[in-house]
Amino acid sequence: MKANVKKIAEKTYQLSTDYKSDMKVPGNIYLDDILFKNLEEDVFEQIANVACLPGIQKYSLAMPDCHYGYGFCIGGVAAFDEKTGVISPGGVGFDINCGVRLLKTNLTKKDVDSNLKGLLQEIFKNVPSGLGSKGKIKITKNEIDNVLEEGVDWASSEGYAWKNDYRHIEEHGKMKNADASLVSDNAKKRGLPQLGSLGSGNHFLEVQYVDEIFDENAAKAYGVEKDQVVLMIHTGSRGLGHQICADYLRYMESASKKYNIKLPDRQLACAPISSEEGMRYFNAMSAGANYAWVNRQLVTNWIRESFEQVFKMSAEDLEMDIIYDVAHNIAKKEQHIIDGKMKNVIVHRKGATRAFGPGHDEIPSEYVKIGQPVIIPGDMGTASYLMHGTEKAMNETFGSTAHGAGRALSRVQALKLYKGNEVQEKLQKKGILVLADSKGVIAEECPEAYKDIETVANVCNDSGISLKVAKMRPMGVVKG
DNA sequence: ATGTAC
Repeated sequence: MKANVKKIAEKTYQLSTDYKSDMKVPGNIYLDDILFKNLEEDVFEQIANVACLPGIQKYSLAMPDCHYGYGFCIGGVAAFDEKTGVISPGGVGFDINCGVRLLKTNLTKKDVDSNLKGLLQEIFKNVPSGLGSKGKIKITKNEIDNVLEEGVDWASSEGYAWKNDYRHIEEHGKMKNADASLVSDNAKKRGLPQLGSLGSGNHFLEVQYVDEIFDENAAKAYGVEKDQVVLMIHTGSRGLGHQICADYLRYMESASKKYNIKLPDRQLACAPISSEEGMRYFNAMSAGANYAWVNRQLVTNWIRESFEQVFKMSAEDLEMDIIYDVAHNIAKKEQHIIDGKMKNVIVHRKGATRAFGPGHDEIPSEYVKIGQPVIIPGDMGTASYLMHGTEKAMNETFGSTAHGAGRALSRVQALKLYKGNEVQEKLQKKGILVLADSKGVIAEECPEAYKDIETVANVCNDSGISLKVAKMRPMGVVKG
């Protein structure tokens, strides 16, 4: 056992405050014994560093899929008091509001099997993907400000969303505090041509089928049943979010000095939430988040059109509603019970999913008894999970859980060990069709490059920070 | 993740 780290509960480890000087709170990490044994020491250090920041509440947290990241680890969750705490771009990440959306259909695996290739090709044709990919809608420089400030409301007014889509999106697809004037011209210039594109790396679109139901009641509420075909969309804010993050990291470096914040790591550059600098970052980040929601909305629109083309039916008749859309790189103003009192905090979730429990007023009425849907994608050869938020998450993790399988191999390692063609053939033998913008990305993203999604889902489930509803298996994959 | 650097 590592020094100053102990197991405190089922699948829960704790870094005590004497792990490192200046820690204000302990660090809690959700892991099984094997994940714990294999976790890099650097990640413990990053969790401890975050625990040193001003105004942090209760614990510096890491989810089961945690690994090393810029400043905060990926899988890191931290809440800061709105009066005494800080906000940090490193606690959100470069891809602001990277997230996952799940769409339903009323088709079964059998209905889609014979059309799969044509369907996947149609989706691949209709949704721009790849590094530097450009969207196919033309918007003006003035219009981008509306995208940034109105989010999915903009997409609705332009005819890219159904009337009720917004109800099944976190924040209804719109951070109201977003301020486009705080986003640099350079960020807008990068974002303008890319709106409505998948991007590359771990971003993907998947045609999946529901393989197993764990909770019939929750599955029914979410509109999910065995053998049903669903669509998973994983993308974020593209070059625009990346540029906002880069711009504000530089800005925050001087702010940290101005406010005399002692940083254990320069990558944790931050500013008081109550300061001009902190507020500006929050409002710019929110604009980036809105762009990402519009991006997933446009992709949704083209997936619906692709299904219409292939199945010669309207997307309405195919019941292609949004099950839910989660952000997994974001900071939010939320209220949580701390020391028995309701408190206003800023929750940073960096590679972590909100997992609000039953009864929370931000959950749509048809899901409120179950808890918020949580979407956890795995690797392209294995499975993904639909889970639900819990009261335990509210009490222990500020209503947060894992966001994915987490990488086991770096991109460079995966490229050395695997060939895109071979990975594609091997998946095809398993009945999984893969279309990609480049062969390299298939090798980088091969199943072996990821940790076991079953382990991650089980740690979430067994620790109780989210509970399994359904397991989905991939049928067709589009990679950037 | 990302016009894989300013």
